[in-house]
Amino acid sequence: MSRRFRIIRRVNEDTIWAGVPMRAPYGLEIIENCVTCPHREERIFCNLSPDAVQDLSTITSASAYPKGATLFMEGQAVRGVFIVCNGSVKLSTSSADGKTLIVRIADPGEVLGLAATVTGKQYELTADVIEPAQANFIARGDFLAFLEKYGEVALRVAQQMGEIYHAAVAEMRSIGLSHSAGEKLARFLLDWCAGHGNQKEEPRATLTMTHEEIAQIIGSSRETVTRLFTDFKKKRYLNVEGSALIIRNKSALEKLAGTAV
Amino acid sequence: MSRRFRIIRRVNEDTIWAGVPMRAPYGLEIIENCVTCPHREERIFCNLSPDAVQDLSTITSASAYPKGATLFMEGQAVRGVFIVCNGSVKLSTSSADGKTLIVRIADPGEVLGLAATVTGKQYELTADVIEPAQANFIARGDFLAFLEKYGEVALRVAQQMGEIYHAAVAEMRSIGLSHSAGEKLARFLLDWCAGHGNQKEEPRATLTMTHEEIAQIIGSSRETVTRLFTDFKKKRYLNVEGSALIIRNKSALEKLAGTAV
DNA sequence: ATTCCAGCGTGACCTGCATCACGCAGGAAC
DNA sequence: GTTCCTGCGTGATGCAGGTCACGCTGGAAT
Repeated sequence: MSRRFRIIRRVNEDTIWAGVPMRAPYGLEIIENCVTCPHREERIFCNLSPDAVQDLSTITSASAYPKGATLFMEGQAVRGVFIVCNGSVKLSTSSADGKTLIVRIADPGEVLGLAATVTGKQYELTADVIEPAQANFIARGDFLAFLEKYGEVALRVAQQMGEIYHAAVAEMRSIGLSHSAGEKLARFLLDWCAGHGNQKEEPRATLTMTHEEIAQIIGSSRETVTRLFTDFKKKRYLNVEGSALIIRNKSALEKLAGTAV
Repeated sequence: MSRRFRIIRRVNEDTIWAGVPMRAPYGLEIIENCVTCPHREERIFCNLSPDAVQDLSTITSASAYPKGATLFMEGQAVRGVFIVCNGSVKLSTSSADGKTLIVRIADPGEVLGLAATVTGKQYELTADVIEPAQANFIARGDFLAFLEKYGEVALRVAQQMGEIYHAAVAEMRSIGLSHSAGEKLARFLLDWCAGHGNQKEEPRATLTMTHEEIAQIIGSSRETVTRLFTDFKKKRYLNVEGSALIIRNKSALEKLAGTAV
């Protein structure tokens, strides 16, 4: 089991993996190509005309990445886009002194490195795999040629970038306009349950992140997140059972988040 | 001079102007249409194939807006895009309690409302004119049809959205990762001079914003900005002469901003 | 001249949260 | 078993900066 990956560089004590690592199965559903992908219909970028999908499959190269792998790093010269087939990928940026801000968590169907690829700049974020993922890589040149050939795709790209921008603005609002860390945490938890769990009276979702990561998302410190969690539990706003998060008093959290009417 | 504009709504004591107000000159260079626009070559969206520009001119409607006018508001149903020909427009978002965060200042050549228009969501920001501006409006339906017809334009749109996203990420970094207000102000001033002034040893630029607005950009309070300015002046980092800002110790500011090597 | 108001300058106060500093538990490696 | 190491819980401390409060100034309106 040793030396499965080639370690190309060490930064900040974290291991960075080569761009195109192994293709070994990781106990996850393997998607051979986009034509036969079972999720094709429901995903914004996979659901294209048959011609386009066929063409697409000739320029993509699929790979599987283990937890902890890095697809690309902030500041690297752009190589191309990664289409996430499954798993989940964390997109973050960090300052010189090691502080990290997680911008968003990408779910299956999203295209990473889009902004950098179309503008030709460096990657503006770092993409780390947090749940074992499969992703299709498309080199910048191929991708741009593909866009030129299929105008419909360029429109899709613009749409997806619109979504991403929308999310970014929401994030800025949350970080920039809130008064307290509690407000931000409440908002984050509600958002998370809205996107990753059921929507009953008492929303429930699995939360695999560490307190540290949550802190990096809401722009706070690990200790503060821990304290807030115990506080919320004490006030019976929520329960944590293993990795399951149950919101027991949604309206109280909404009031804290400033979302309530 | 009264009743030049139709007041359609009052929000937060500010006057909101109708979407397509008067066409009176405001002492600024009037741009009749994109075909004859003197800046056509240098601007990302104006510089298209002759056919496209011709088509474009049939669906755009030009208007001039006075200082204080609002092109669109956060949460409004999307109507279409505004191409800024000259002047400058402030894009902001605000919370329920009145706090405002200025996301960016749009300069001539930029297309506003792009993300909302391609995704079909609501406008995610509010656009206020801060320097008398001319802008071309294109209704959403026309714009999307135009994009479908000219694949090249869709690519341009994607590119511009890439730029905007890039800027948004930079803004998030600045707000989310910095430790002090001084750090953010220093970064803002350096950025501003880089984009709006000469680049000599002692960068100099005109800064027309109030302390309040700067506070809203860097996510701080008016008093803090004032205090920091006096502090910076005292330390001889900069000078303010009227609306002119002169940076006298660039490296000190860079060190503060964490930009220095 | 007078009024008005937006924008700036400054002092006083006080609180939220970052930071440091530990201890503890559970899993992995050997 | 022992040794690590990661992630969580919690106390003590300090201070940056938000907030309130007030005064001053210069320009616009009348």
